[in-house]
Amino acid sequence: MLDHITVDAIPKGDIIFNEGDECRQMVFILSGIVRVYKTAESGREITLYRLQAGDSCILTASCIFSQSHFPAIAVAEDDVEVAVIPSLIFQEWVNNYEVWRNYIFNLISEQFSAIMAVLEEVAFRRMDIRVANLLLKLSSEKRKDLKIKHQEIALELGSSREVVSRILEQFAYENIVELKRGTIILRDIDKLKSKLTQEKF
Amino acid sequence: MLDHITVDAIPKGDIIFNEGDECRQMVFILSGIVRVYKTAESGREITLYRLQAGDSCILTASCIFSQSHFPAIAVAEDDVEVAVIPSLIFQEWVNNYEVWRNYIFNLISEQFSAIMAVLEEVAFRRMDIRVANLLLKLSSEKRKDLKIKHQEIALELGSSREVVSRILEQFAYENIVELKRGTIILRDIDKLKSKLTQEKF
DNA sequence: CCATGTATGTAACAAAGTCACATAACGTTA
DNA sequence: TAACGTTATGTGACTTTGTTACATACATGG
Repeated sequence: MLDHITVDAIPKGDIIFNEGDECRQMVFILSGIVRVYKTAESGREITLYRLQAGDSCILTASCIFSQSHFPAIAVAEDDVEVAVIPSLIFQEWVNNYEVWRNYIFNLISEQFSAIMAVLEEVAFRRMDIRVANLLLKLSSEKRKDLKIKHQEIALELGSSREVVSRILEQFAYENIVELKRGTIILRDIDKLKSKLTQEKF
Repeated sequence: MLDHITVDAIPKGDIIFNEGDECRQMVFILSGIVRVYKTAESGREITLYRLQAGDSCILTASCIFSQSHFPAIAVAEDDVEVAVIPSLIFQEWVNNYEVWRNYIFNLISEQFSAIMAVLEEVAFRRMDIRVANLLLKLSSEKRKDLKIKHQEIALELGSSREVVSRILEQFAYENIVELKRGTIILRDIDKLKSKLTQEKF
């Protein structure tokens, strides 16, 4: 089996798959983070999901099995190490080994539900709630100061920088956060959490 | 094989799978149309895709393979006939027969790309363009009068009735359509098509 | 300390979503 | 066919989101 596997190092920022690519090979993440996202001509972007060690991109698999084109962009967010398998070999393995099938089917449903969650958010949720939600996801017990730019939040959520700035400004006014250049300090996590369940205003 | 298959008739309007359902069985459409969509608490809805004869819902399959819950609603848009297969049998077949696997993988990538297209639209496209697009999809060579309500368009696209009415009113003002109660008559298909490529206004 | 890039702020406007109704078309029954 | 209730569509005021075109403030290397 190992004969067919190549290990490859991808530097931070490199594009692994681009919109419209044919997928000649299946890629498994060994280390690092890969962000899979969609872009608009306007320059807006929206993140679909992230892949990490042990993951593999189901869009690639789907693209291999149906000989269609990759419908998004996958970029190395850190330096990334991947195991690469030619698509024919991969297809053979999936055909012959149940372990592989289970692995793939699990990935499918995980990433499917991630995309569904994004879709639901974009279609139905208000932007301030989505920003609040993202800030909470990024926060941890220890670190309350998030090193992130307004622009990055906008690209994550499929919105624009001005909108995100406006919302953060409002959060700052409500003493929920404190804004510094390149940093958002969370001052009142509970108030931030309460945003999530707000029906209206 | 046929021992395990049951044929079932589902009357128009019945819900086949509901949000959160466990999927104990795989369902194959024999006739009729099934609409798969998401809802918000606000009452807004958005259609993900439709299934017809020969199709099967990949959300169901994904839900079976990962023992998760059905993340949308599937409703019979007409009277629908389905073949029903218990999920364990289905899993066994997919495991043992390559034909089944190919069938499933093809469904996966088709429906994946359908959902991706919806996501892209919702995230990035303007509403008037999406309405124009829908009208064009619904039109055919012969019939230029579409029997559809503004509300139905809104539920299709994940918007609200007022927004759709406003846009249609604008289209009517531009002599692209003529509006009757329950009907939209397409008067200028070319002008409608030109909307699709409009950058701004 | 200055220059330059880059992150953020601002203001005005357009597009989209919400709310609370008003009106108008249709079908049914009297 | 007149009156009625039902349902589709219209309206206006207001909020939220996205866009454009800037202005300002901060940070860093020279």
